[in-house]
Amino acid sequence: MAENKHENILRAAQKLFAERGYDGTTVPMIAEEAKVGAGTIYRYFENKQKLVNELFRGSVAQFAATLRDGFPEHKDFRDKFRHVFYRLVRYSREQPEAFRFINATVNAYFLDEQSKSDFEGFMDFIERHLDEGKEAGLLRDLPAQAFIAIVYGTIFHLSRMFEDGTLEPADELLAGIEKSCWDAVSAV
Amino acid sequence: MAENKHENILRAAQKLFAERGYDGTTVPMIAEEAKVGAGTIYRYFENKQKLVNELFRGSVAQFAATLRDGFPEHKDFRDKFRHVFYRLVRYSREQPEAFRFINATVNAYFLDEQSKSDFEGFMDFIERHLDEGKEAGLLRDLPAQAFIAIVYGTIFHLSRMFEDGTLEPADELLAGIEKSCWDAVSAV
Amino acid sequence: MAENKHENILRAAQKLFAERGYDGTTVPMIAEEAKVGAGTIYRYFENKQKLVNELFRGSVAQFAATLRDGFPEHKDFRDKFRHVFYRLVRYSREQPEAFRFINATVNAYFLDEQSKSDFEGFMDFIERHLDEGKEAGLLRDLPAQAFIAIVYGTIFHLSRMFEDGTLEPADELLAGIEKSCWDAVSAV
Amino acid sequence: MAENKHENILRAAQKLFAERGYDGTTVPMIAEEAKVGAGTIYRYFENKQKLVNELFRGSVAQFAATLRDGFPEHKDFRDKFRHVFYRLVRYSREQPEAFRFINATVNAYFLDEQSKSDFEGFMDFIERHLDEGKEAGLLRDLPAQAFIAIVYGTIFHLSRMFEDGTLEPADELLAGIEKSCWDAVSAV
DNA sequence: AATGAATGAGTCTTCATTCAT
DNA sequence: GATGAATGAAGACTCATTCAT
Repeated sequence: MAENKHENILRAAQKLFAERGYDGTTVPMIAEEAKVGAGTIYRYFENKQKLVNELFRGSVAQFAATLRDGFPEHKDFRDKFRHVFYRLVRYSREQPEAFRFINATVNAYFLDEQSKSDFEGFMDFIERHLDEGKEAGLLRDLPAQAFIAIVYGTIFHLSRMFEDGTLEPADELLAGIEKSCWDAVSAV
Repeated sequence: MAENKHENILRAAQKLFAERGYDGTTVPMIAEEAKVGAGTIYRYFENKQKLVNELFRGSVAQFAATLRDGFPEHKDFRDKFRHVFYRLVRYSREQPEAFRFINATVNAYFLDEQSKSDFEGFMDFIERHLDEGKEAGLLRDLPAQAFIAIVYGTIFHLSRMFEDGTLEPADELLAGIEKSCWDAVSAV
Repeated sequence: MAENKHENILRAAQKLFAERGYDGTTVPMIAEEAKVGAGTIYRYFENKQKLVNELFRGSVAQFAATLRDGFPEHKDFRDKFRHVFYRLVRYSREQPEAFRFINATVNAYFLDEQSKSDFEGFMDFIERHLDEGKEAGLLRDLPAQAFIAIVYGTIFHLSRMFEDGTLEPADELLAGIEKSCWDAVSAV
Repeated sequence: MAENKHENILRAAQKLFAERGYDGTTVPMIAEEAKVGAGTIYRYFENKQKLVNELFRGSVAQFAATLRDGFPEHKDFRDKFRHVFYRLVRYSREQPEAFRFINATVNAYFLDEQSKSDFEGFMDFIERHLDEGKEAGLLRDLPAQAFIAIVYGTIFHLSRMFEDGTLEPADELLAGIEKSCWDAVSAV
């Protein structure tokens, strides 16, 4: 049983941070969830804050990879938009705890500079993609940030609903919402 | 200066909870921010959890009142939508800490049943309003929850950007986003 | 009962540090000895290291005061020597824990700069006094440090013996040892 | 390199105990200093306390051997005194860590009975030697313990000064101090 | 009513010791 | 024999809560 304790600890922490927040989660809670001794956590992470930052950066990197993977670089903008939308949704559904954790943690006081700049880099990717569409005259005359608010904000809220069962994810529903988002941002 | 300590404590707690979260905020921090003794807080609130719940319900009630106030009951649906959109935005801008606090707290493990059901009641108000529009055939064939995700999610993200200065709130911008949201939900 | 907790904590800490050393003494031990809650210690001292340093400086100051008090400024050197000798002995006997604590702590890794320089200042007082005797040709041609080793070293060891009962302090004995020390340092 | 790990561990422990004290030194610190795995220490010593006691007894034995070695059994008392004095100084200078460790540990709470009695036996050797001089009428009318305080105390303090550079050891200086000590104890 | 000193349960973190490799 | 990863008991320190003033 080649257990990867480092990984187990991160997973356990992610779950608990998503559920209870950073300060509401104790190290022994993480240890129990990860099925390791409390002291073991300190073999892998200098302290709780380093742990949460490493977890954050890892989650953001994974998130970014999900978006970039299979990006239709040479298709038209409509396809790119659809790709990003569905990948965001996919990540929020496949890694609901990671997604929730990232969003709850973005502005947290315990994030270090590295973590903050990693996340900004990720957001820049989305922003650049939207700017491209704007330059092509396909999007409305609004700042890229506004598009992010619409698309990312929508998906963020959607994922909450999927998680607590308020809404059932279904292909048709997602297609409808994707269409809504596109209509919200595309030039008339 | 007949200060209202009860009110001061709630305001101080809201500010700190919005900044650092519930568990990251200590009772002495709240006391200092409210300029009262730590013991005084326990004259007004049974304990920290009762305090956060009372604060949550008060914030939600105020939020709901903001939406209901001046609601154009007898105008057409487009006006009602516009009213809700702008009131949401207004609340998020006038009470950014309350708005941030509510959103960060909605699914928190320390909320009691009363608080959860109060918030649901509030969401129901928005949902009923949207259902009305759906029945009138003005909205797309999507569940009301999807519309909430789009409108509320967008505004939530927007308010984050306004708060951290990523985006400047301007009438024109808000009008554009309101239009986007309407286009996202209205039947084609 | 106007308890002085600050004082009680220092006294308790001194006793335990003298018996078990700094690292061998736990904060709860100090709390129990001082009959206060463990948390109370942190109302009075920032942390354990600040506590030990404050205690050290206080002990050194008291020690220095004992020496300086009644110093026969205008008598001859032999009287001054006798005064210092007896005051060193008196302090070591009246405050055996303080004396032992000071000597065990002088070179400790946890002493801060302030504490170190305070102790040096104290030693300088003794050194200056000895230099005076040397200049007057009353002492042998040895560095003042050597005299300190002889006098202070002797008294330090003596106090250990008084403490553990190996030797009974008696006026006659002390007079004999004082004579020995004088003979050890005085010019022939 | 058939290293003697047992020896290496003791040496490492001695160095660290001398610098930081028993409780301020961790087993992993010793392991690192001794260049062995932490677990290896437990192959050679039952636990940390057994280790420190074994080290103490070894150091005392070595110290005693240094004194006894070359003892001028058949010379006169003055020569014997000189021998003991110089051997004490030599040991303190050649094994400063051992010397410091012994002196810091003599009254420690973690010493077991065996260690305490070993040390007493060592002190008895010095005491007997002094008693002999007393019976011969060469020493003052003071208890042997007082002589020990003077001689041992002086050398102990001296070694501290040599270690921290306050005083430079030089043959002339040592000769002067030996003379001082002899004058302090010898009958007038 | 208001305070803040006092408390001890509960945090994060360390470290003596064990044990699988 | 040797190692160092793993552990959990224990240490330093914090904080929600109480209570004498």
